[in-house]
Amino acid sequence: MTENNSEQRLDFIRQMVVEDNKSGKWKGRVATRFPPEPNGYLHIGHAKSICLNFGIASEFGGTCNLRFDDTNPEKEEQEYVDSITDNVKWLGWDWQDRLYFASDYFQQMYDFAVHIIESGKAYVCDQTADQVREYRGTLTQPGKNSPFRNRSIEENIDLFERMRKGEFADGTKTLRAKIDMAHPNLNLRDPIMYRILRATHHRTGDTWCIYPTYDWAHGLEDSIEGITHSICTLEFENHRPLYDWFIDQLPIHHPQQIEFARLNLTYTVMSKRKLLQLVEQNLVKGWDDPRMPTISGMRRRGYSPESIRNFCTLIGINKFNSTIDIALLEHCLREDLNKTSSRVMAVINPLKVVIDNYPDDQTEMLDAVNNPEDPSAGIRKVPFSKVLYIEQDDFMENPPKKFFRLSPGREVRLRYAYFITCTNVVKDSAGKITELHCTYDPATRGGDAPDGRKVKSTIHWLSAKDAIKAEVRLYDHLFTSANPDDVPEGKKFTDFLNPDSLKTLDNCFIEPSIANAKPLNRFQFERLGYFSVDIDSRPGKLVFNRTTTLKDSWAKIQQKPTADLI
RNA sequence: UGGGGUAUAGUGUAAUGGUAGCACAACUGACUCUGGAUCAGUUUGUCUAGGUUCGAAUCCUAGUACCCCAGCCA
Repeated sequence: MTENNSEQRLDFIRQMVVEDNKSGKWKGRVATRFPPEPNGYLHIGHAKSICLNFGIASEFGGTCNLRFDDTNPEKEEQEYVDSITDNVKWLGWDWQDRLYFASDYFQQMYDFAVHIIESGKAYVCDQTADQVREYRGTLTQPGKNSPFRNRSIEENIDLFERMRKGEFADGTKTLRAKIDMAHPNLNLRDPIMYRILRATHHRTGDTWCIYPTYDWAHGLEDSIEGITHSICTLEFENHRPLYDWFIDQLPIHHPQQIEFARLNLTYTVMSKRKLLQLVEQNLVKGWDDPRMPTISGMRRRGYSPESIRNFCTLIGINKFNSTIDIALLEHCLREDLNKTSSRVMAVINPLKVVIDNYPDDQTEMLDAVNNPEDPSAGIRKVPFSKVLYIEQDDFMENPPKKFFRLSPGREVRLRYAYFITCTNVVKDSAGKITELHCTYDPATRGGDAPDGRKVKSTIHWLSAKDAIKAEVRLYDHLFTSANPDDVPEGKKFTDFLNPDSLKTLDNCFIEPSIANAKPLNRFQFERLGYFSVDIDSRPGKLVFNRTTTLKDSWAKIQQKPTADLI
C-alpha cells in the first residue's frame, strides 16, 4: 500500500535531479546541503528541509553537508549550533565529516569581494541605512544612484581594506554590488555585500568587524562546497537572480538554486521569531517544551524520529503555500508508536474499587501481553489484589445507552484479569463517588469466561498496593486557532494560546513493571494513549508526558448531541 | 500600482494530451480481552470564461484569487 513498486512518484525537485543526471549537467554528481542559521532551535518545518536535502543525497548516491550559515554574530549562539547538530543526528541523518561553517570561508569571501571590486562591479558606499533605504526607491518607483557609486577601483580597494581593519565606525560604510538602481527586482538595486559590525562571533571571535550579507555569502558557500542543487524556501525566489549574478562575476562553480514551499501546520506557529517570543516571554517552558513544534520539543514529548521522517515524505514538496492538518502528523505518530510501544496499564484519574469476595491478603501475578502488534515483545506479570484502581471515566452511575463500561449491576472485564460486577457505590457527603464495591468471578481468571458469556467492555486497572505513583502531563494543541498566523485585526497570535494546552495530574498510578523507566522511554498506556518519560523524571518521582491519545470513538460519541446517547 | 511565484475533494498530494488516483479527515459496517489496532465500504475535486482537439487538470487567450519582495536579517 505504502510502496508503489517501481512507479515512484517524484516531486519536482527529484525530477530535476533525475533530468540533470540524465543530461550529465553535473556529471552525475548530487551534492546538497542543509544550511541553518544558528539563531534558534530547529522545528518540524526544518525537518521537511532536512529530509529533502539528506533524502535526495542518499537516494541519488550523493552527499549532503550540514553547514551553519553563521554570518550574523548578533543573533547567533553556540547553544543553537549544539541543538541543531543534535536534532539532525536524532532524526537519523549523517553528514559524516562534512560539518561546515560559513564563518570558515570569511577570508575566501573577502578575497572574492576584492576580485569583484577590481572588476569594477562593487563599491564602498558611505550612505547611512536611512539614505540607502531612501535611495532604493519603492516597488513602483526606481531608485537613485548613490553619490559614492563612481569611486575609483583604487579608492574602493583602499576603503574596503580599511573597513576590514576597523578604521570606520559600525554602520558608516558598506560594500555594495554595482548592478542597477532601477531594476524592477529590488534585490538587484545595488545590494549590500558587507556591513561593519563589531560583535563577537561565536566562532571567529573578534577577528572580523565586517560581515558578509546573506545574498553575497550564500552562493559562495554553496560554490566552495561544490553544491549542485541548492534547495531553499520560496521567499528566496526573488533572490535567485542575485545568487546567479554574484557567482557569474567570479570564475567559480555555479550551483543551481531551487525553491520549495515551507511547511505550515494547523494549531501551531512555525516562524523562529514567534517561537523565540514564546520562549522569551515564558509562554512555554523553553525551546524543548513538549508543546513546541521544535524537534527538541517533539522529542521530549515522545515523538519518534521515524514518525517525523515518514510525515516528511508523506507531505510532499511543492511551490505554493499550504497548511498541513496536524492530524496527519498525529496519524504518522500513532502509526509508528502502535508498532513499537510496549503496552502497560496506568490509571490517571483513580477510582478505588474493592473486590468484596476476593481474599484479603492475596496477590496473584497475571500474564499481560507487552505488544499485540509484536509477539516477540513477550509477556510480563501484573499483580492483582483485593483493592484496585480503575479510571473514573470507566464508571457511570446512570449510564447513557452507548456507555459500555462499568455501572451498577453491570459486568465488565478487567484486562488480563477477571470479570467483575459492580454491586455498590460509595459516596461522600457531597455526593461524590469515592469507592466502588464489586464481586469477581474466579472462573474468569485471565479474562476468559469458560461459559462463553460476553461482556460489553474491557477496562484497565491497577492493584492499589502495588501501583506506583506518578505525575502525568497531558498536552493539547498550543493554540486554539487552526491558523494562529492569521488573526483578526487588533489581535496578536499569543491571544490564541490554548489555556488548556498543559494539564498536570499528580495523583496518577502506573504498574510496577515500569518503575525504572528512563527519560524518553515510550509506552502505550492501554486505552489512554502514548506516553513517554519526561526528562524531569527522577527515580521515585516519575513524570510522564502524553505524546498523543489513542483514537477514541467513545469521545466522538460523547461530542454528539445527547439524543444519540439516549 | 512594478517585479517574481502559485491555483486539483475539508486538508495535503499524483496524473507531464487518453478512465481524475492516493493519503489524512469525516461517515457506515465487520472484527476485537485496548470504544486501540486491523479489514471492507461511502461522501466530497481540476479557480473562472472562452478557444484548439476525436479527446484538455494538462495546450492557447482573457480574467480572478492568493503568496513573496522596499533589513546594513536569513
